[in-house]
Amino acid sequence: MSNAFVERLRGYAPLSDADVALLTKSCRTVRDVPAGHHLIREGDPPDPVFVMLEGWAFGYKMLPDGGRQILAFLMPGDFCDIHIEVLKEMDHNIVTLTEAKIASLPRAEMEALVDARPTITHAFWWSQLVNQGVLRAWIVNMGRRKSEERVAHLMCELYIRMRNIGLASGDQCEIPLTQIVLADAVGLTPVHVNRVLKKLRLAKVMELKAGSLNIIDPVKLAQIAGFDGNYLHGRLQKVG
Amino acid sequence: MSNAFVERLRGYAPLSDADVALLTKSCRTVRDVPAGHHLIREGDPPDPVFVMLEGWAFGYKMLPDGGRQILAFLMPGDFCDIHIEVLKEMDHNIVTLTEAKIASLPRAEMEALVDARPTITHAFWWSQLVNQGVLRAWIVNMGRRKSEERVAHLMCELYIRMRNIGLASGDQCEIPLTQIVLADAVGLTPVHVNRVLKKLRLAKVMELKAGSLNIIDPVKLAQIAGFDGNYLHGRLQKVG
DNA sequence: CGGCAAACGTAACCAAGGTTAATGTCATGA
DNA sequence: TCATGACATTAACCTTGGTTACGTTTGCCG
Repeated sequence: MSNAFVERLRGYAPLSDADVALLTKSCRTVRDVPAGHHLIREGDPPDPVFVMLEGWAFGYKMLPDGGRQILAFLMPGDFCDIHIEVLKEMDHNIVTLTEAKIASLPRAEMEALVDARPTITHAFWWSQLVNQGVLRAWIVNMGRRKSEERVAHLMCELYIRMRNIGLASGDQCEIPLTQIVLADAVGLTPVHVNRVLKKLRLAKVMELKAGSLNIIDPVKLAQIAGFDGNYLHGRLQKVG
Repeated sequence: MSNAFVERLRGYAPLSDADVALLTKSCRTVRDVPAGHHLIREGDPPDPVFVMLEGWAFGYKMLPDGGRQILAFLMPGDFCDIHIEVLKEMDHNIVTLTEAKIASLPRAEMEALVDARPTITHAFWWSQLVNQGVLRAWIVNMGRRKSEERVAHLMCELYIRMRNIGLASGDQCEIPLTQIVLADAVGLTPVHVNRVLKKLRLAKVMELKAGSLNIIDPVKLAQIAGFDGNYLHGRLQKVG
């Protein structure tokens, strides 16, 4: 199986064989880490660039009152920000959600790649834009949608992202979120997330059970969510 | 008075005189536009890079049900994303909030600058990071804070940003938001924003009246907001 | 000056979602 | 086997913030 990171970038720009070779070589340092392992903690000096090769992670921020807000989910091919070398310290945490295979690219090497390889740079820009698009979509989600729509929208996003990297088959895919994690992502309480999931299940729209998402009625799901996947800029953007 | 855009970038990286001259020259095309003028509409092909020299603007997204979610406020020195040339079309709108002076830099010229001038590129990266930090802060705000905290937090952000560009004197500054706009930024209704503002006013924390913010008790305001301005990476980051 | 449009201010009522807490399920490991 | 702990489920109750509706203020333009 080939490198999820390289594959992702190939989807964003027409990398040459030389580009691919360079990127692949940069991923030589790979670790297996268990679920719940922190890759980055708030306050850390930013060091290598972490790349998800297998498994999921998420970025989050804690509030003084103990609340947690999840800011992004990372799935295979996703990576931490490349440009943070300008920062003195990280302003959020990143932790694995499942067992994961993580490559660490030395920041200097990353810089060198960007300087030497315009096509690679282009691919990074593109991925940067997609990430910003996701952040904006989350703001819209939290600001203007109600619970059911919010959960539905996040499920659409995650499903499409999984499908774009070839990890969804049919209307089903592995989405390893507990209701607690889901709640911290959509800005609700776990109790209410449970209510929402029940409602979606009874309405025969979707089921999320044991880390597995099953979309029963894709059209209805996208309708509820008001989902338009353009911001993900994948090959296959629309549900239904 | 010098160019707000160039000043901003100077704050992010040590630009040489030559860099400054190039950037200044790029801003030769300047327009005066009235309040409520759209710079960018969803669906437009992305063309020049818009730079705010004077006045405010904001980016937003409409929902099918007519709801509007504001995604960002642009103040002098801020600019639209540089890298969107990879996109086929814009995925959100940008409109002026006040009369404004706007420079339009041809995208090709921007590219050339980035290719030729590493320090300028560095400054753009930094500003990109700040923008992402702001987006993340908004997600936290909407997901995990209640109305009073939300409004307080946004006011802190805007005040500090204004102070960073020298447009706040003492505990006062011009923040040209109507309650409707504010509501669409924090994900509340105008009616409730009004309640919140009243409460903050009666508690002698802050007043927002006729486009002017007056912070009466900066420490209390920052406390309510749970504000930590690190993500803005300005020189003067903390209130109180 | 008068009339109009925007924005602000308030009140009464209501619903979405938070809180608390009890119970169920299931995998793990001693 | 039983204890443990994490997660899911559900119910009763309550709070925050949304809805609707209307009055007031302000600034602008004929």
